[in-house]
Amino acid sequence: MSDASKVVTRYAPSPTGYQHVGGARTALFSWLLARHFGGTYLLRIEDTDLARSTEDAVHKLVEDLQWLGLNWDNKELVFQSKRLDVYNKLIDGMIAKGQSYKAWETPAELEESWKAAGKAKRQYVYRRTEVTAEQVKQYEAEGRAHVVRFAMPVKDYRFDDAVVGPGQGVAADQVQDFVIRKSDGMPTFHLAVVVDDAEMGVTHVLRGQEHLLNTVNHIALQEALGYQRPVYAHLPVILAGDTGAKLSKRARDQKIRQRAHEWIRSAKKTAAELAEMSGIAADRLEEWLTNDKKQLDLSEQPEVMKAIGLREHDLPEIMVRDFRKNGYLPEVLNNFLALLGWSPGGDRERMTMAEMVELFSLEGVGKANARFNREKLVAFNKEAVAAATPERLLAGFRDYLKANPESPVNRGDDGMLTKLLGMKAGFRLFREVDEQARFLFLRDDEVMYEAAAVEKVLKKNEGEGARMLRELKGVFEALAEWTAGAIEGVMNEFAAVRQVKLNNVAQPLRVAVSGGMVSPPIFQSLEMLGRDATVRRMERALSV
RNA sequence: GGCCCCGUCGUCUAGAGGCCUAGGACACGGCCCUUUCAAGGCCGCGACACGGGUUCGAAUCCCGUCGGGGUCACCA
Repeated sequence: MSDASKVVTRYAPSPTGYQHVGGARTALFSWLLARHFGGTYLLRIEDTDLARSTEDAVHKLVEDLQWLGLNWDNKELVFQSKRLDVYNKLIDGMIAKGQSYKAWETPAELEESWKAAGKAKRQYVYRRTEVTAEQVKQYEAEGRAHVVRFAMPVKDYRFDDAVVGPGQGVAADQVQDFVIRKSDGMPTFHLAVVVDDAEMGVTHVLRGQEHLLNTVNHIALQEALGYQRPVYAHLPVILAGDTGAKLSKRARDQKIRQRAHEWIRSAKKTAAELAEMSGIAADRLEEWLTNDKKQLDLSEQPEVMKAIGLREHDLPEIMVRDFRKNGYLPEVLNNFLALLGWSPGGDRERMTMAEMVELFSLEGVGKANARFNREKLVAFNKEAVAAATPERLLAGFRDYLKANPESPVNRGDDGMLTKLLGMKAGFRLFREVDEQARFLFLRDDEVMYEAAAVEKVLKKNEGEGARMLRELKGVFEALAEWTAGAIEGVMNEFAAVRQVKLNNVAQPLRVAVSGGMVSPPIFQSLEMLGRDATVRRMERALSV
């Protein structure tokens, strides 16, 4: 604070749920800028919207930001809702000076004049209406609510944006008096950001481009309150990779609905049947199906997904939490997010956090909106995971499992997980390792046999697969040592003698022990499973 | 619709008048390898939105057209 040249940035989310990737990138850039210049990065919670803010959301937000490693420098989180006295004092001061005033229009009245302007093909601009002292007395007597508006000095407002460019803003005929205190007594975002940024000594404000024009309100307020103007940098928007539309929190729900409709059509089912299968009241499900404004609860989504055969990975990741649950490394997400709108120049792409800190600059931030390309993120993750030390990998996998407590792989000890990670070398997401390896951690009777796998691999060709299993069982029981190498040797020999491809032996075995057609490399899997379990599952498969 | 911003391969981008017959990454196609899924190796396809200027010379500067986005709240 004493050093005026120090960079101070901040990320100021409003707590409405898990952290969105768009916000995460804003946080990342703010963090990178501060760290690059050895400055300070702060986190502030903008909870002035009483209706939407929840304490639970604050926890989720904080958890996601911590997961990304974007540590903030303020020991205590700043909550705007706890700073009402500060804002009110300033607001009252501005009222006394005539810079702000109480406005008494009801929402209905405002809407009416807004509509009238629309009809007259005129842009709606709020104009201060003269109210006599008598009228005010009457309003107060009838308990009418009021807001406080800022009396915006009418003039052109221009500012230089570090990303968008110089000369941004609006002309005088577009400015209007905006609300700074709502009728519930809370300050609006406009007032609160300006005050807090000034008091926290914020020097660089990074935010999404949707805030570009709000900046003129903020500048006017800064001028009225005698604050310094920070450097503004408005970041381009991140769009959905598939549709090119805005990345919205509803995208996952929409995807589930779309697939539910497809499922009903192709499986010749009804909505009622789907409701029954997923344990949701029929009328509620029906409403969700036909009204895309409705969303399923987080607890209902997995049930419907299970019923229609939709997997977690089929849904677009929108929240930081989604990425964690699908098994991406946080440093990879950061790297990828950084490249959405920023480039260090040249061919440089893969960077550690430290390298990004070193290379980051606002000059490298582009102006054009960017689409979120999940395939590239997956490829980045694959590379990072292939290059990671066993320790980093294990920690990452443990973190993934923590986010997926229902996975039976949680039962494994560190030694087993490390071994498993080694077996699956070349994997892209932890989720793949988890889903393919679950059978190794199940009890024999928990293994579910996929109908398609049984049909294709065991029953086809007059039960050739099953016959292989029967014969192989004896070979396994007689095997001297139970190691991957020994199993491989004996199976190759077995296939050679019978003049069949190894695949014809390996696949039935895979189905027998895992229930499905994909697994980690089979020899090592069997070694980990153990001879007893392997033989038991072969017997069980044969009896089913 | 008004105002504002943006526009290089399918996608993210490099490019700040000659280094560009436009570079990289991901995706995609082909071949090889392979016990499943992956992974890996080699080769390949692929863009300066369009039209006018300025200039000896333009992806880079100017104008227009078209396309995309943002914003017009007592939400942030």
